[in-house]
Order: sequence, then C-alpha cells, then structure tokens
Amino acid sequence: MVSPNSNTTPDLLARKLADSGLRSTPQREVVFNVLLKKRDHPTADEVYARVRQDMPTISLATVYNCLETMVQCNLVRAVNFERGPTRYCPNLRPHAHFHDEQTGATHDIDLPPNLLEKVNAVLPRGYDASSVEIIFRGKAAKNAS
Amino acid sequence: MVSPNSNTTPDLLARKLADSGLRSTPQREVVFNVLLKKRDHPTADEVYARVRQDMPTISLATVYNCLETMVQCNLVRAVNFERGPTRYCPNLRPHAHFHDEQTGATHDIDLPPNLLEKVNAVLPRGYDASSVEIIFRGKAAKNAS
DNA sequence: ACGCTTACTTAGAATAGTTCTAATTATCAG
DNA sequence: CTGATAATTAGAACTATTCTAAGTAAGCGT
Repeated sequence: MVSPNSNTTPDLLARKLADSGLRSTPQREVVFNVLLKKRDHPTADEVYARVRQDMPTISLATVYNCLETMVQCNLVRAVNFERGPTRYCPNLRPHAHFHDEQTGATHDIDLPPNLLEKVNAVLPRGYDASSVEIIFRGKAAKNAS
Repeated sequence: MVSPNSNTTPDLLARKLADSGLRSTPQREVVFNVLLKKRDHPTADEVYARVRQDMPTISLATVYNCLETMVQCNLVRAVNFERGPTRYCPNLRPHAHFHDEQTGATHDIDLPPNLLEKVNAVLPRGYDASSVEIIFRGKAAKNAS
C-alpha cells in the first residue's frame, strides 16, 4: 500500500486533529481540501455545495461540525461581517480582513510583524487581550489577492 | 410652553435626523435616551426592555427600526461579536471594542489619533477603506470603563 | 477476528435574531 | 382641512445555525 498524502500537504490536518485527540475522517479531509483549494472565504453553505461534488452524501450538519472542529484546532479562522453568515479562512498567518462592499468579496491583508503589538499597546492597564481582529470595509481594485 | 430639551442634549438626535430628512419621534427619542443613559452596549432586546419602562406600547419592530435609523444617521454604532446579537453604542469618538470573554461585557477602547492611520497604512495599493474596525477579545479587570 | 466503547455522521426539528408585510396611525405641506 | 408621505405596529416569515436522537464507523483490549 502506498503511504497516503505523502505528496500533498504532509497531513497538517491529521496532525492538528490528533493534537486535539480527534480523528481525521473522509468528511473532514474533503471539507479541509475545499477550503484550501479556493480561498475565497466561503460560507458554510458554499462549502457544502463544493464538498458535495466530491462527496454527495455529506450532510450540512457535518459540514458545520467539521468547520467548527477545524476552528477549534486552529486550522481555520471563522470570519464574520455584521450578521452575515460566517465565512471560513484557512490562512493561519496573522492577517486582517478587507470586506469589499461593492462585490461582497473578502481579501486577506497580511500584517507586518509589529502591527498587532502596536494595536495591543492602546489597551489601558487591566485589559488582557487574547486576540485582536481588524476588519476593513471599503472598495478594492480588481487586482487583489 | 417650555422649550423641550433645552437643558439636556441640545437635540443632537433631532438635528442628525433632520440632516437625513427624517423626523424626530417619541419612539426615536426614548430609544436614543436609553442608549445614552446606560452605555453598556445593549442588544435590541435589552433596549426594548428598557424602553418599555417609559413607553410600554412600543413594539420590538420599532425598536429595530429606530436603532437601524440611528446607525444610518451616524448617531449610533452597531457592534457585532461573532454571530451574537447586534449591540448598540452611542459613542461617536474613534474607538475599538474589547469583548470580555468571561463576563460577556463590552468596553470601549478610545484610540489615539494616529492609530487608525497607522492601521490603514498596512493596506496594499488598490485597497480603499471607508472604515476600520478593531475588536479585542480577552479578560478585563473589574475596574473598567 | 470479536465485541465494546467512544467518536463521528446524519436528517430533521428547533432556535435566535432579525426582517418583512400589510394595515394603521401620525405628521407635514399646501 | 385634505391628501400625501413617513412612522409605527403585530405578527408572520426568514436565515443561519445548533440541537436531538439515532445510526454508523473506528480504535482497543482480549
């Protein structure tokens, strides 16, 4: 038998899941691959639609379960704009999000290493932030990441 | 007849509404006053509960309508954490939000004048942000604004 | 390999927050 | 005062998500 996945991602998914005492399953693999393949911040419904092309029997509940599991394992970030549907993002680098109000598209904005520290520095004493989120809203030119 | 509101807020509400071609109504006034009185980032339901003490016949739909109207007029900011209920904030200064994960409380973090510019500066060419939102998550000491 | 235990998946019901609809009421301009 | 427009209202509808309970699969000790 050929060792699985040896040529693709060196099973980040399986490793990170195992770190949390969880299993890699076919459903989790296909959901994760969908996120990696097209990094356009899809909603759960959009992930569901894409995943069904490979695995037509998967349920929407499972897609939600898988996504939530990956968020818990820090494999994926959940992103929210106002009260719109949650979007999912497999970019693990520190980054902000730019929400294009015309098109609805979401773009990752990579952050220079010191920026989050600078932002954190505005917190008065007594505040201890475990995470910072930065969201831009506006208009983006057509040529964007 | 005594001139109304001459001693309280010099009718910011009525002015800002008029700027958008809208009327000041009893419902809008009481909703706005509720927001000003206790600035704890209440949800629409919480606003509804408070408003009904002064105006028991108001409807929840009207509370939503009033809040949305005020957001449109830039009298109030809508704040969202994940997919929780929208919260409302009458603080018009540039500020970030700190979401205390233990208590669920929200605190305003005033921003130094240059910070938003610095943050904006991380945007690559082609991105034109009309607004930036900064959200901290973590733990806050008991003595907080 | 066998059974046991726990993890995972599934379909559908339930839920929360919000928005919509259609009818009523209030306000403004002439 | 009258007609037009704006605002309010109650309740239905909607959307995204979570819950429930049952079924399926996988790892583990023997």
